[in-house]
Amino acid sequence: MGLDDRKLAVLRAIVEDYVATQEPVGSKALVERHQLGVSPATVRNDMAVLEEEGYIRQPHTSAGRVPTDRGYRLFVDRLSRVKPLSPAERRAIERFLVGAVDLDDVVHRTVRLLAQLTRQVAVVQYPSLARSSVRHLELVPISTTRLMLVMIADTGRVEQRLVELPAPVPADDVTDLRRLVNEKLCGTRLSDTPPLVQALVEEVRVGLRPTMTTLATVLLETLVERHEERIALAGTANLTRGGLLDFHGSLRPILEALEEEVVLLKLIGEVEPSTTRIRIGDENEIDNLRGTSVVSTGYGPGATIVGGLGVLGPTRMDYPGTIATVRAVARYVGELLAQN
Amino acid sequence: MGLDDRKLAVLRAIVEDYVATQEPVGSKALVERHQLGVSPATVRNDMAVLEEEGYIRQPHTSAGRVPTDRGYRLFVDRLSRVKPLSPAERRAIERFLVGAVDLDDVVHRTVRLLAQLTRQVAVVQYPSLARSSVRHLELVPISTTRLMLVMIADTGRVEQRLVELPAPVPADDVTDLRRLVNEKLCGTRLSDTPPLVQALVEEVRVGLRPTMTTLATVLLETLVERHEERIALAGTANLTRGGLLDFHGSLRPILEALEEEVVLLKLIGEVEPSTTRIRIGDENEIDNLRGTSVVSTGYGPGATIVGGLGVLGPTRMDYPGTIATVRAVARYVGELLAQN
DNA sequence: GACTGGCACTCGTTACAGTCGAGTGCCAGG
DNA sequence: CCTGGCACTCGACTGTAACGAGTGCCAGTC
Repeated sequence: MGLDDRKLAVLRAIVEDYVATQEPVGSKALVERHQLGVSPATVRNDMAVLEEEGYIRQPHTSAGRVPTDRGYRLFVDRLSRVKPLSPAERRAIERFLVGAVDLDDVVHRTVRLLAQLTRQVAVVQYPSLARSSVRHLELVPISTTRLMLVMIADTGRVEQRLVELPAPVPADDVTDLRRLVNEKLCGTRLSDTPPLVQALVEEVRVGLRPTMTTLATVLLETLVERHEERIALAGTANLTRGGLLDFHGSLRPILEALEEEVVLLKLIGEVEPSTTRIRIGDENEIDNLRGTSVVSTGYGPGATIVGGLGVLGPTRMDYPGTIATVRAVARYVGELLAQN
Repeated sequence: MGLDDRKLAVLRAIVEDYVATQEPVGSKALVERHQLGVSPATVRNDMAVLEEEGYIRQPHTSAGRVPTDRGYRLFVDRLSRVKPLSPAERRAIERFLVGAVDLDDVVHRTVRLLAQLTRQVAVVQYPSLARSSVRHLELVPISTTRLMLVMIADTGRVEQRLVELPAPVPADDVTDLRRLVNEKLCGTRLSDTPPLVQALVEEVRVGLRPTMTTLATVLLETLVERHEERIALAGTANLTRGGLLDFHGSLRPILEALEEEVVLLKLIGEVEPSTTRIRIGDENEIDNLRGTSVVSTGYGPGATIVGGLGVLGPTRMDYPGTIATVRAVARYVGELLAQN
């Protein structure tokens, strides 16, 4: 049951070699490449134990060992230090993110950067509306019965929505409405707005009630219910590295999963403060993605978190390096947001 | 040189069978499945001619024939009628597109619909800014030295951009600026704005010149230079149908190409009025995409075209069906836009 | 002159047998 | 508790043979 230090060292060596070579690793090769100070036979005994405990397995009888999901988990939790970033990576991050011109730009640059550095699939969530506050609401008359509602959040996100009014509304009334909604909603967290929006209808003179009601409906829909969350994705081509050896042959289910926003959100959206979440293989809740690992974390200005980002790759991935990169990118993005 | 009717019929039969079965088609199988009224031997002679002319080829000596890019081209140009849509498809299109709530929504629904109907990779360009007119410009003060510039185009597109001002600007001046830019720019085609924007600087009193200059720069950048064009993509999972038999083995180059906005734009952005453009295999200008075929067309309200959409798939695709679907979807989207 | 049936030939696919070697488990001895 | 040695397993690779789909060509027929 107890794994002594050497057995752990053996497991670490197996993980490292397997990640590097992508081939099952045997006892002989192990002692050659690592200074374990014991013979292959001893290593074999340790391996037998590790296998019994479920940390490694043999693809077939006469092959070397391969880490299991459980093995990776142990490796990540107890056997690896987070690698410091190389200066080159550090520079790449800085270079990539300066000159971003608006939120869209920041998100796009970030997701590409992440994909490039980790050589895996990268996912970045736009700052969550639920975690943002209203900075400004704008009502732009398009015609007498149509308004464009534009909402600007403190995180830089801008959402817009066309509103079909039940009756023509004169320009002055639009001005009034604009002042009212801004007065009541500016500065409030979006997650707190629903009751306030409901209340707005009462605040308005009777003639404007129907208009305000439609407006309120759209506000609620836009801000709370509908495509509330947005996601950017990059690096799907990286799935084809390792020539389909990872992902046992078919990219299909993975590509399918990556097309579902809901799935992506689930992957990186559920963030707790300052943790890096690592899901390995079967630990993933999404069936299509068992067989992959996901490293995700939250980002935001200062200590608050406004969204998540992360990468997805084969379970056989360089965890220490990936974790370091994901964290570093999240930190930089946070700083960038803080500047606005 | 001259291909008589029967040889054309043979070519058509080969294309149809190959598209359906994905296997090289032999002379015997051909006469069995199609009423050609001649014997396999005769068909073989015709095949020999077709091969000599470069319309079909043999993967290896003892295999059946497979159409070449040139063969598909002839098939598309002269041997196929555009299939009428099935009622089910027609219904699917209608059902999918009603209830779209804003432009983002329309584009996303469209791209998914196209991917689903054609079972291929779908690409939809947002209405091109260059082909849109300014409907409204909004300047929203964020702080004394920061404005949010929001542009609403007549096609429904909304672009925003943060503007860092060189000096604090009082609210009244913002109002003036807003009135001025709207007065001068509303209704103009975006492609015609650059000189007008330049001229704006002169229109303003000296104290506001620096502010107006920055604003003008940002306007030009946002409206003309930068991410002017946007693209939506869906259905990449469909690349894995046919188990990598299409795309001779590697999805890599294709996925890479699909991540480049520039490439996608090139694919579907170059639209002439009411043509459906079909690029087969080597006809593609993008190296990574030789080996695929692209069917694209323009869409827009009425007869004008504001953007392109299309699908990408294996050269071995159902051209008549795909063409019909792409056209139908483009038409529906155009109608939808016309309603706004 | 165009079509057809027949036939020899090609060549990829499949099946099978045999060899090789990496890697293991186990055991006896230090 | 570790080690060297040894028998064993089993996938990967190689070579051979049989199979069969499909062809090209030719002589014969309408």
